[in-house]
Amino acid sequence: MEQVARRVTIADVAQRAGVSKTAVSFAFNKPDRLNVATASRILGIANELGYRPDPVARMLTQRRTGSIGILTPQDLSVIFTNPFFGSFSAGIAAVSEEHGYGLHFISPLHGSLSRAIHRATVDGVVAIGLTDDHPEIDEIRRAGLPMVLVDSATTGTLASVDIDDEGGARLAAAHVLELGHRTIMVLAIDGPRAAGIGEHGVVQRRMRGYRETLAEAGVELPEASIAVGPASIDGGSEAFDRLWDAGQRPTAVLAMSDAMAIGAIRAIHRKGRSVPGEISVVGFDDVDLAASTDPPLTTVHQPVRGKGEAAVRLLLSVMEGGQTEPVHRRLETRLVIRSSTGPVAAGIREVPADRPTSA
Amino acid sequence: MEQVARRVTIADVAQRAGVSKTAVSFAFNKPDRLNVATASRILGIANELGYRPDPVARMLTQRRTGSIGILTPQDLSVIFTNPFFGSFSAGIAAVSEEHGYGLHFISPLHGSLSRAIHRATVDGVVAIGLTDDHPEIDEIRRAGLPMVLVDSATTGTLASVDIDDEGGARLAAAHVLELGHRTIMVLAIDGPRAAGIGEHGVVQRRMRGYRETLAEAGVELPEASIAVGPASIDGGSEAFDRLWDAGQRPTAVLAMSDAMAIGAIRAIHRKGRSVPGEISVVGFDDVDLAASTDPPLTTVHQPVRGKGEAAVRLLLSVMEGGQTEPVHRRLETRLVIRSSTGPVAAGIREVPADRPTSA
DNA sequence: CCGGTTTGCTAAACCGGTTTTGTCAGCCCA
DNA sequence: TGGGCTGACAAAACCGGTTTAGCAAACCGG
Repeated sequence: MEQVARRVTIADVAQRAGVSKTAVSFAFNKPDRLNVATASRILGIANELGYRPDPVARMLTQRRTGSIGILTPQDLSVIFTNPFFGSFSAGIAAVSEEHGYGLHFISPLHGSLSRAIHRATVDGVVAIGLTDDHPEIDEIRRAGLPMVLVDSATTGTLASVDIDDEGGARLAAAHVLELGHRTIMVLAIDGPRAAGIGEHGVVQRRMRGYRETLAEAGVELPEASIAVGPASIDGGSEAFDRLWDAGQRPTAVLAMSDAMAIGAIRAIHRKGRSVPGEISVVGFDDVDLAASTDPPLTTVHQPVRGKGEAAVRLLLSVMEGGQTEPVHRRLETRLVIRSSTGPVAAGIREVPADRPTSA
Repeated sequence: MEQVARRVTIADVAQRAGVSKTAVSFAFNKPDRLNVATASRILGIANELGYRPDPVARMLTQRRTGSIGILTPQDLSVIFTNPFFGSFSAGIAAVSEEHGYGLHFISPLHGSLSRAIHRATVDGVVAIGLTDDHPEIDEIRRAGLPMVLVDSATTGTLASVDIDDEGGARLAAAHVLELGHRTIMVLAIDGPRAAGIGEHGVVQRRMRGYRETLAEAGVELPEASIAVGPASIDGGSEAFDRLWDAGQRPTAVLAMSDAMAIGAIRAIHRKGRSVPGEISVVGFDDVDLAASTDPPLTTVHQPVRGKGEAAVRLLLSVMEGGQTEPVHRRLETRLVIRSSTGPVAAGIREVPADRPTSA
């Protein structure tokens, strides 16, 4: 075994075969431009030497990397624990793979998203959960990198894929309303930046859906009954506990993600309460496992995987330069009623919305 | 807006600033080697022109990509639907991000893993579920790429991280045995290649654990009561259904992944049977959601996230050249008993193991 | 047998950076 | 006053490929 084992380069092969670098390159990429005997001799020697063209050098000359980036404003270590992201990634992966692209995840590098973006070697990016007012979006745009926005605030100039967040939230709120609930808690998703995700994000749209639907039924949603946390099981538990410990006693909780809903259910169980007997819970996303939770989760369905697929398809089309007007796709949501919601318990029904019950 | 907007290069900046490329490069990387006034003037112009060093060119000269690869022998679109993978990736991401590395997923490109490997621009790779006899391992080794194997057959020459698969499986089997079960079904994970995953993979180790523990109790595990399928919810459902439709009537099923276990529970419920009343189910992995399923899943816990973290730490150490003997780490497993398992129903207890019950 | 085309291959330029080496002016000190 | 240093920058080589331009020999029709 050699000690340092310097990578064998195209020049090594060329020299060993007694030909030029060009010939070696041709042997690999345009074999028809070479005498068939020469070509196979070169290939033989290359193989014998264990030569593999350096992908980086290749990228440089061809001006394409063969991979697409998934951009998230949050650390991957938190994002990956959300089952939603699994399905979404699966959708992205499915059509990327089909078209021969690899997947590169781009997340804040030591806190800086823009640093991460500039280090990333991708042909295009799908950005998830980035609001349009994020400064990094401009950086990408200036870098001329094809991009599509998912779940963000589509103010227009970039292609985007979204779902009907507000409509979905309305369905969720209407559902608990119909079951007689009047004391309602909302578990909102923590934005990438602690305070203020901007006015147009997913969170805002869903919140508006909840709030307006409740308002139309004369039910107020005081700030004190809204908690914010990361979109994970623990995040949901903690958010619920925070509100509970502050004296909130809702009969229904509307969670902005299934993970949070599941966390809330766990927290509720730990308090010795039952779902949906004492407290109803509705989620958002309808992840694969939502049908198998205890109890099976009533939730707003969105085509998570389809969203990933649509995003990549869109991205590919802008990468291929059909540089027409930016396309905006909006996918539908619907309510899936399972067993985590039920009618208000009789004794609680008449409690006014603004006074927490004490049992 | 410019039409073609050619990328602005270091030469453009140099020319515009009336300096050499070297100066521009220094301004970015070694500012102390320049007169402070010159440096800031260059930076100013660079910024004004919207110049960003091309990461690919940078990679080429520095011989490092700044990202690590996750190699899977299966398509990402299937891998990502396994909640196990989410936690595992989160672990990988956590320590990668901490050390400033990006994440690149490498999966079979149009069916060829080795093609994918050669296109990948990474400084090192953690390979999950690759058995040591996989030919691509040799390719990587020959390419001189640092690598650590996770959940594979560690025959030795590469660093590896594994768990005590056999021990975990023994715990699962012993548990159902103790509950009185004698008619047992196994749901095994489908390997990357349809037939024959080699003799040493995860599947084999777990199978051995099941089989030997049962054998020690005098219980046989006929081939007819083993089904193989992808490690997903649907995969579990289908595998169970296949066996059921073939007349198998187990009182307990041992699944090699939580996803499959959940799928099996779904299938069982669809047949109108109860878990654990009529059939007990034990999973493997203990994913985040296992505590929240209906019913909460009895399963073999493994430190999924910790496995990812350990893998990257190991990888970093071999990347940094501490080229000592390959390290092999083995993480522990333990049984977590929740509510998907229970004692055999009275009427069934005496049925011999090799004759399927009929109700 | 001659001009034009094709075949098979090479030299050199290029991709966009980094790094090594070199140049030149100013300064210090004997 | 001149030799050695140092500071500030430039020129050129280099990373490892691809691609363009070109050249010599073989071929080819008339």
